[in-house]
Amino acid sequence: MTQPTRPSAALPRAFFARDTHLVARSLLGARLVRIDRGRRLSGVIVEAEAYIGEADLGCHARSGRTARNAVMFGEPGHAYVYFTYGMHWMLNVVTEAEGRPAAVLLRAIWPMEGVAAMRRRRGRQPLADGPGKLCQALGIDGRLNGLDLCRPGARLFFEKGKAFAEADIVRGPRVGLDSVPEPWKSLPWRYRVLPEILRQRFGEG
DNA sequence: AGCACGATGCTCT
DNA sequence: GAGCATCGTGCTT
Repeated sequence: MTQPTRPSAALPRAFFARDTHLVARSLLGARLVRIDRGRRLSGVIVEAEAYIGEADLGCHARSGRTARNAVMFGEPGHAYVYFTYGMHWMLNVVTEAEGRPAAVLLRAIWPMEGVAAMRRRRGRQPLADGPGKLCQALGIDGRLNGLDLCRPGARLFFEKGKAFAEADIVRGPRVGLDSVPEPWKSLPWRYRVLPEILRQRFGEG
C-alpha cells in the first residue's frame, strides 16, 4: 500500500537501553521493518508486553541464564527470538542495561508495506494480530535470534513513527501466563492501542 | 461471538 | 516427562 517516502534511521540502541515499560509504551506507533529479499515489509506496532528480570516469574529469565534466554542478558537492541508450542516463533527486543535480562514482546502490528507478501505467508488468515502470526507474516524465525536490530543494514529494525496519545493506550495483564503465580500473572504489563483508535487512524481492516 | 481443544517440538526438571 | 509469552478449527449460543 504505502511506500517509504524517505529513508529513515533505525531506532538507536539508546532507545532500548531504558526502562522496559517505557520502551514497550514508546514502541506503540513505531514501525517494525523487515527486509525480505530486498523488499520492505512493515507495520505499525500496536501491541507489546514487558518482561523484566529474574524476579518476574512470567519472564524466561526467572531461572537465570540458560542457552535459550542468553540473548536477554546481553546488549539492548538485539532480537530475542524463541520457539514455543511446538510451532510458533516469538519476537522480542532486548531492553535495559547489558547484564539485566529484560525484553519487550512484539504482539501485534498493523500491516503497512508488503501486505501482499505477508498475505502469501499467512494464507487467508488474519495478518499479524498475535505474536506468532506477526513472526510468520514477516518471515521471522530462530535464525534471527541475537540479531543486532540497531546495526545499519540489519534486515530487521524499528523506525520512528507517529506516537499514540496516552489516552489511546490501555494496559492489562500479559497474555498466556495462566500458570504463573500472582502478582506476576495479573500485573498490567501489556500495552495496546484501543481498537477504536486503530479504526480511526487506519480505517477498517 | 465465544469457548474448548489438539497440534507439535523444544527446554528445563 | 511436563509445560509452554499460540493458533486455527469446529462446535455451541
